Amino acid sequence: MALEHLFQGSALNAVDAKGRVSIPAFLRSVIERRGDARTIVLAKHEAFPALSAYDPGYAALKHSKLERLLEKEETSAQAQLEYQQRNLMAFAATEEVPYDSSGRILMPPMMRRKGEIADLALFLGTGETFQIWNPELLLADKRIPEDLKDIARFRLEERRGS
Amino acid sequence: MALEHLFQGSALNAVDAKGRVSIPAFLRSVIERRGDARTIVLAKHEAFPALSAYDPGYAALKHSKLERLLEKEETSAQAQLEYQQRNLMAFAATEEVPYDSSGRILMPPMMRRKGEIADLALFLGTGETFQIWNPELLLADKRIPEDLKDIARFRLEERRGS
DNA sequence: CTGTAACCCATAGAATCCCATTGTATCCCG
DNA sequence: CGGGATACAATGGGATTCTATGGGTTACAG
Repeated sequence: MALEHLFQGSALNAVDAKGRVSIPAFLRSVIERRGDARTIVLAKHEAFPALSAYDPGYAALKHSKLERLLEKEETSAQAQLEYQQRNLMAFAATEEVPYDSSGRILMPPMMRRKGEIADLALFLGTGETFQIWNPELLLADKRIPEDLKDIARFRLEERRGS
Repeated sequence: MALEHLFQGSALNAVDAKGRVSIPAFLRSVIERRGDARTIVLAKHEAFPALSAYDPGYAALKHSKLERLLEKEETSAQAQLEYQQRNLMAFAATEEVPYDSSGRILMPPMMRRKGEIADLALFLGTGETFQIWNPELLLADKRIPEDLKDIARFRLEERRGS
């Protein structure tokens, strides 16, 4: 898999009283260059206390990969079960949300809880996908490189300053 | 097989006194984008104590998938038998039900029994199809990943809370 | 008749759209 | 190169639409 357009950059946006968040324009432009959807898929990140996000086309790609894997394997009961489990996680545990003409999504309450997102959302491009963090949790995570935390701190100051 | 529109997300809806259930709008939109039917096909899930559901067009696809699976195996008596069994489940043991203008189906009594659906129906998108669970049975099933159970618990709380 | 299914209507709450504001980045032209 | 004009991004608030759900009424079959 070699995607042409990659997510990169960072931004810190507010979650308003209705639960709306603007998806940074530079991430939206990648989504719209990858396909013509104005939609993002949200999932709990597998390792971090954050959300993972991508365009719907990427989800389909992931899915067809799983399918091929299954057809290749022997169809043992064990393989079947693992397939079912992965499929459930990949689709039931994710939500697809459209963004409106002003580039905002309504953060689904479940995802907001899973990602522990409060009133600020830190967007981090990571190539094929991007992440959405509660900035405080990122700063508190020992696994995060200091240089990245500096970026988070900068975004926080930047916002306070204005 | 590469379906364009995939079922994803989760929702917990009530089964009312008449046996009616709303199919979540985000699942209906996939059905209607795949074809122009306002109908779903219900079947007992092959592995879980739940129902499997999809649009009528998908049934044909499922059939060819089974065929291919059979051709791949040597046609041992065992494989033949499994094929016959699955084919019966896939076609004889299904019901096609239309949903009305408000997006509700009347859950057929047999399916309700087969899926052990009580007064709450948990909808789980799984890509090509979606599943309908009694949430309590999902929580009790050892094969279901804990992260997915969290989602079921969240949906239950969400409903109680409001 | 009588129970059941299809249809119609009503409603509360949530999601979505629309418009307005503000700050910032970009452009353009002298 | 400077500085004003312009376009766009992020955000707030109100109005509108949609969703899920309950209840009633009619159509129909056994």
